[in-house]
Amino acid sequence: MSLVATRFAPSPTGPLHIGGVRTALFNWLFSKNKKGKFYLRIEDTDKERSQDEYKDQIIQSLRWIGIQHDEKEYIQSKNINKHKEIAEELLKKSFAYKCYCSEEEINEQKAKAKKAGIPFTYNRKWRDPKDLEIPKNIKPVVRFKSKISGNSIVNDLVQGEINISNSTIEDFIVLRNDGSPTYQLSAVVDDHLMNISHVIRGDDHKINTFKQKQIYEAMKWKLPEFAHIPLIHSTSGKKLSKRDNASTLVDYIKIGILPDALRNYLLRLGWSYKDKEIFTLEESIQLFNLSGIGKSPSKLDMDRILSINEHYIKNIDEKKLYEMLKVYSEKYKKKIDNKYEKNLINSIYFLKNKAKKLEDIYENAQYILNDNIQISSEDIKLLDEPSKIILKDFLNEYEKVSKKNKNNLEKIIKKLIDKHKTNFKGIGQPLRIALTGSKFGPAIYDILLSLDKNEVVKRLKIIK
RNA sequence: GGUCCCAUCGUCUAACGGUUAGGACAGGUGGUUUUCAAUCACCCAAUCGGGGUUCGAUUCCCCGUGGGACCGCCA
Repeated sequence: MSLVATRFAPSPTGPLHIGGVRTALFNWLFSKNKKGKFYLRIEDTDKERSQDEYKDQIIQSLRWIGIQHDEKEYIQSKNINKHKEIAEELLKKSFAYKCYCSEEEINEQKAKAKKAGIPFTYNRKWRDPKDLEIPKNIKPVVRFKSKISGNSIVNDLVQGEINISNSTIEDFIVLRNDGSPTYQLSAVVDDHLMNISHVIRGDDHKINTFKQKQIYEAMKWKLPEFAHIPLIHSTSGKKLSKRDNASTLVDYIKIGILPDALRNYLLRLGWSYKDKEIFTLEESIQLFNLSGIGKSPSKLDMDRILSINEHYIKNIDEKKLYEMLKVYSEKYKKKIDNKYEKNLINSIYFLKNKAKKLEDIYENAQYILNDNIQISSEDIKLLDEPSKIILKDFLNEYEKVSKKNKNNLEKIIKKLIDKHKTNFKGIGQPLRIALTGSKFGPAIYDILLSLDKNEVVKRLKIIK
């Protein structure tokens, strides 16, 4: 069996789309499963819209989620001369022809077709130019001579057999009037040159396959296998658009989704393996296959993403989780001050239990990360006179404690419960408000142990 | 409009002719708990409609309905 090689071929015209991430993931998993290669090809032949910064961003994004491409990334624009050569060859072998229709002429035809309510297809005017005079002022485009009759079949590894009437494929352009190659040509030439064995891409490319197949056949090149994966839809069921605010990878990174969690979620979106929900990286490589991919589009579900993320937050190594939080905070929130680092590290074990995303940990840790805590006017009312007396008593006992540990703290609280004829809540509630500024939060002992002694004293003394 | 594709709980999906149609997320109820969570137990919830084929259809075929993709000198 020949080597499996897949590629991810985004155009660097914007931040990486979440659907693109999944396409990349599937390509990567498939090739790794087959012990093959995975390449990254930047399709930057649209000079107007392509930007270098996006190229770098794409590479970084893939790296973030754990996808590493083999070799150096291919830059499509660097291969343009080769694409042109192939176009010349197609021309020479009369698989293609020059079309001298002006843009105006084509637009006119389009308008006419629209008016008549029929679909526009180029009328193949220059396919047989024997009675036509070549206009001098028009630079021609090169069109591929598509098959006119019969049917074409593609055996798609996901979609199954797709049968299409050749008459519906127009004579598509392979070279623009400035001599530059179009996507249909460039993609085929590059895939061939890169020895791509499996083209795994979005459903939206399905019809292109029938154009591209004809180029392969004309050049007598070996056709790769095709697998068109269903698109991801927004919650509303429409194609995911940039306006959906959860359409690009960074949208997820900035709320604190973990790479493994997103990888796991994306893997299970449109693909399944029995009843299994959680896949380690190794498992996903081992178990991934094309036959597990469903045929219908799937909707993005933030609840599920959060739920998987929560799972990873709870199960990941705490040191790693802290490192991620640190990077996350600096990039999207506020850099964690060195002086709080130790207390934060020691608190991760309980902070992570209340979090679905890094953002939650960050927010719940605010009482550790700020010396000046704010108590809302609502909560300050809960600190009534009896509560304040309890707090004062607690402070007295607390200051006497030589060693800050749970055991000693328990003793104090028990003593106060007896003395004030109250329950744990009667002491815990005011303490929590005084120390964190909120009536919701971590367990009392956790809070007490997560702050330095002088800080606890300071916060309690403020309450008058 | 034309071409192509798709259709199981609200969502992601399992069941590749025989299951009380399973799991997960979300939702609900209760237990546990110093708050909020978390956690545990239980519950609710689906085969788009109509015809066939078959002893038997979620599964195969046809029609309808619904949804989607494509129809650029973008990729």
